[in-house]
Amino acid sequence: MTAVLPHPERDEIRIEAVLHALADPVRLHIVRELARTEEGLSCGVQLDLGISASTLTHHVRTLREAGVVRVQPRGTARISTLRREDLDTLYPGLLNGILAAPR
Amino acid sequence: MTAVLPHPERDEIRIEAVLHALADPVRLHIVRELARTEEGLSCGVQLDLGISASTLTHHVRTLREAGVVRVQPRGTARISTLRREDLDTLYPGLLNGILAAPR
DNA sequence: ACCGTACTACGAGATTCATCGAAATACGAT
DNA sequence: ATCGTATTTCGATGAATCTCGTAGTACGGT
Repeated sequence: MTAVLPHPERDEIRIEAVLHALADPVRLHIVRELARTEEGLSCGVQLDLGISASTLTHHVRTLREAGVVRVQPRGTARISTLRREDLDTLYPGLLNGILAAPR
Repeated sequence: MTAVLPHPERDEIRIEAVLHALADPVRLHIVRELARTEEGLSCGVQLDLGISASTLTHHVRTLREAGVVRVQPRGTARISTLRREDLDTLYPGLLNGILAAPR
């Protein structure tokens, strides 16, 4: 199950990077959508975000490098999943609080 | 209890602005310190942040306009307090999660 | 082998933002 | 009134970053 793309270990995740990653509207939207699935999403295929492919890559990388999502290749696609357990352990309540935000 | 400086009402607080406000190291440090007091702090006097006064003003304004802190004049000082109740109501767990973050 | 799809890498442009110093304002104390 | 402290405002500067298009890579299917 080794990731091809570099991910921070749980103890390498920094709260500042997480907050910065979540502070962008596009990325927050991605996280909200990921929170609705267990299996993860190919953001480029399954989400219509109104941005270019290269911009999406940038955002997903920001989320991945911050430790918010885990990205796994499946065929030509990249499946992103929320790192719920890691985030809930490090920052209990944070994710739920954000997801509870009124639309 | 009307504030002299403009503050967003609870229902005007946007999660994106809150996250953006919290995503800066200086501002996060301020919030952490404020979380340790009930009465609030004059950030300029009681915190040594290693930044200029004008930069501090900028950060406190960002926190205030995002709805993270309430700022009240007391003499020549400005006392900042965390808007705990508002934030906990809007985003239950978010603040605690952030404050629980390992150093 | 070829094609199409999904994504990434690499600049580049435009905007945002953190920072500062200097000047100005507000208030309390003398 | 004057002074000192705390803070704000303004303008500038440099860094970060959001965005894109183009070109390239990777993989599955025909």
